[in-house]
Amino acid sequence: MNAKPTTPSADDARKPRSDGEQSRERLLHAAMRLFGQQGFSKTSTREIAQAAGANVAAISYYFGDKSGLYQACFGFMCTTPGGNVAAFEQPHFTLRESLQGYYHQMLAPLLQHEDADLLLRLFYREMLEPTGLWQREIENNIKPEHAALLRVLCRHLGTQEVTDDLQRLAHAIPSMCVTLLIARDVIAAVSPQLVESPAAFAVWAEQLVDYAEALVQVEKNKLQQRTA
Amino acid sequence: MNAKPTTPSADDARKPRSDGEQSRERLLHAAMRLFGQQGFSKTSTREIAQAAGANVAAISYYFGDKSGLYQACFGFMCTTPGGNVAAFEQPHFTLRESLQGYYHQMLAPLLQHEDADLLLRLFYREMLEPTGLWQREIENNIKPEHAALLRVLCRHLGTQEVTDDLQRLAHAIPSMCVTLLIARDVIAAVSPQLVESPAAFAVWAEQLVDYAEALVQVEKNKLQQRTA
DNA sequence: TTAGTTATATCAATCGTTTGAATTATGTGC
DNA sequence: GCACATAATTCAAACGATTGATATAACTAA
Repeated sequence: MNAKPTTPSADDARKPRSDGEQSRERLLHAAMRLFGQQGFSKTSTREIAQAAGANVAAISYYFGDKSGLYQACFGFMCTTPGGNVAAFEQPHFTLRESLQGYYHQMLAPLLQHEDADLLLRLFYREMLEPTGLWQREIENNIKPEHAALLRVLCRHLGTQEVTDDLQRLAHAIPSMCVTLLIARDVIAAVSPQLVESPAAFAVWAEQLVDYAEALVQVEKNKLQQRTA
Repeated sequence: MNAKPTTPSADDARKPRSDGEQSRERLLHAAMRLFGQQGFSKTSTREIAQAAGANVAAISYYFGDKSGLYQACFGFMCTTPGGNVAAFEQPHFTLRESLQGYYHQMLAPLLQHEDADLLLRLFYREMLEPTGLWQREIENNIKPEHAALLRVLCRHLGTQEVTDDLQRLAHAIPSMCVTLLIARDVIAAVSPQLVESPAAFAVWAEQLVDYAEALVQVEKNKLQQRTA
């Protein structure tokens, strides 16, 4: 009762039962789905337990409390902390290659997992209802990615000075992709064919690369105009 | 008990008490703030009443129930249903003028109201936790705006065929602005100076117009390349 | 009075969490 | 291989707190 084996792996001499992890994973998956579908507050612990085919008490047993289960869900998709940067920041990459890597890395979960949209909803919901996890995500992932993108842009723009214009560019580039993830419902309602198949997202990625290239070109022209 | 004057203004012959409307407005304002700050579920009717300096029963008296109060909040900012289109779709507008009008109209509430960010949070929260109001909002406002933007783009691109590429363009243009509204916290955490003052948003608008123009140019080039 | 408005008190329902016993798998001595 | 002890897990039930809603009565202005 006192022991809450959130990770019952190596701290005890006795081996945990094999069927325990199954309930844990079922709970995690069900919670991920329900939290993603209807949010944190509107999802009750009983609903999660029932969907997972487990008992309500199993939640506090494996995750401490409802909040702990939510954090476990949130941490489930934050698997690659800094590995994403490598997808687009390489010394030999052309600008286009970097942009391709950037968008592919952002859209990747959408093509892999089946419940990717739920994960993304869960992810971006944190933006509106910050529970602290989001601030940590900003520090650990978003800030490094932003800085890396800035470095890439500086290199191809031939400048070292990070102006506000450049900062805005580094925000505008992911923004086109972020909206594709967040406001997928809106796009689906207005233009269903644009988001209905995995192949459709590949087309998006390609077009966004064209767009991002154009945005960089705008700043390049600005810089040349200033030095002239 | 039977009479629920959700709008006790002009439908009754008897004049209402002068302090009645005050309670209604205080409730509406307090609810708007609290719903925006912490969402629907996490905000209790007692909390709203206390913040408004009113009584709990006044909520059911004026708005029927908590949901009615929420709908009243949501409808408070959807004041101009189709008037937004006129801000950017004018026959004599150049492309740049249309884009300027488009972004200004999107960023306008951010410069006017003091609680604009709360309204926006309330607005975009609906995106993640759809209660039906959002679907109506899509039908009434977003779809017409999207269609109008498509018409403007078609005119300046000299085409009549609405391709998927064009659809994506019409989504990418607002996306840069939407992220500025939704993910304001993220931008504030990474680059605070970009969102800390109202003047900063004016600079954003200008730069986004440049960017949107560049995106349109990309599609223009594509079209010319196809016809050639 | 009469209708509009507010305050008090309370309802049933649901919430997250905990309890303690029952159940099951695992390790150990034989 | 077998029986026992022990830890790991599951379960039904219940707890206290809070929720939205309302019935009722008191109060206020016309």
